[in-house]
Amino acid sequence: MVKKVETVFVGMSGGVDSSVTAALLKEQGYRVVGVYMKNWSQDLPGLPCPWKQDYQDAKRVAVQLGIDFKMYDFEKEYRHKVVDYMIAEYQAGRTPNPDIMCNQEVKFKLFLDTALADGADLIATGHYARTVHSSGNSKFQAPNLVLDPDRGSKQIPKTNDQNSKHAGLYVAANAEKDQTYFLYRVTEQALARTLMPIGDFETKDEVRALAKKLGLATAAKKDSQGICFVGKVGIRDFLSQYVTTKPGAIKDQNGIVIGEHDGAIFYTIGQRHGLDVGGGLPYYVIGKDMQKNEVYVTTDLDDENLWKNELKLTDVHWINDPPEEGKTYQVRTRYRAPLTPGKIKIAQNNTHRSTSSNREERCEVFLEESVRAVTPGQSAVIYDGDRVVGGGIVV
RNA sequence: UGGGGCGUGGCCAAGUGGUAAGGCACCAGUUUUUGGUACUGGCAUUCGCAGGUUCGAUCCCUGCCGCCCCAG
Repeated sequence: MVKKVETVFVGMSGGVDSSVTAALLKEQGYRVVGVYMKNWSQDLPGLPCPWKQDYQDAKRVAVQLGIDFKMYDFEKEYRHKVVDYMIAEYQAGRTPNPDIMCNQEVKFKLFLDTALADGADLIATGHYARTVHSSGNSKFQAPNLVLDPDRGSKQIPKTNDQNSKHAGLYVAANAEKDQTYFLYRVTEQALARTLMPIGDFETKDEVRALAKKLGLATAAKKDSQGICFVGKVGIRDFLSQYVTTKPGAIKDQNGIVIGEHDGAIFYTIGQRHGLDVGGGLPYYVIGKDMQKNEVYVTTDLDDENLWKNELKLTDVHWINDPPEEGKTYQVRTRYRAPLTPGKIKIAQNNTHRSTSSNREERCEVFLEESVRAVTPGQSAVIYDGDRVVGGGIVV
């Protein structure tokens, strides 16, 4: 029996990680097609958009590897699904996480669908995370899969639907670089089609070393950071392009006006800098009122508004089964924040719900310890050991 | 205008005759696929102004300017 050579479309950003991803999959015998997703190309004041450079770097690597290469233009959808969402959220007084939305809507929906329609069997990205498939196609297995008896067979949910594959999302071997926080909204169906070989690397140095060994053009390229399209411009300058702001009062914990800000939209809970108010102890933002255009701050690091152990989530998304009531999970309320143990209570919703969509559904999280600066608009991601259960948007 | 106090970088604030602590803010860098946090570094040739005493003054003296408090 001849095994069919599977075709995998690799999202290549022009960085090291996705370059190595493509190289590894080629080495493993896949037919690899590199794809550069053009999500944003507009220059912003002070900073030209680096998309051409990134595209060329990706292309260069593709040529080196001898793989096909193409570009998908998602600018319109990206603008609509990610940028507009982000701006609207900020205007509503929340602090959104555009990269989570980018993964949900663009990389693991639009890109996936486009690739599948374009001849792909699978897609791959350079994320620091691991997918585990039930189909047996995957060469990547979660290390603790067999070691943790508690999880047992629950790990890969059973179903009657023979056509849909099943998959789980697991944290990267390199816990420091783990990016599952940005991926919790990806669907199981998408994960079942996704490979993330970089998730098996224990250090970034190993990734770079491999890139260097393979002679990839991107081996020494500096890590990118910041919102992909905003780059180094900064959220402040970016937002200013789209919304008009007015100065307003900054009030301390006693209600005293201690300064003036240039737009409440620019501030987020827990923020310290940018207030331009000095005089003794540092001030931290504990809240804001978009209606009044006021920002509230405190010098008290123990201020009750800065620490929360109960949070409500909306727009929840569970990759596999919803969390079990009464069970203790680990919760992360912001990227790279420490995990905090807690229990999840799913809110009863009267409205009908198909199993595939959990939007509108809410839940409550009860943490064993208070965490700092829980912020509306940010996500709380729930883990069961190494497995990502899902999460929701903080209300 | 009587009495007392004070005026040190954007803010708070030590110093008090030997050549300007510290904190906040700000700036830069590090960390980071959000925002933020955190970490590291930078940041007053100058102490309200003008004179004087002194080898030497932010610190002593005089005058002026400004502020605050009490008294009235």
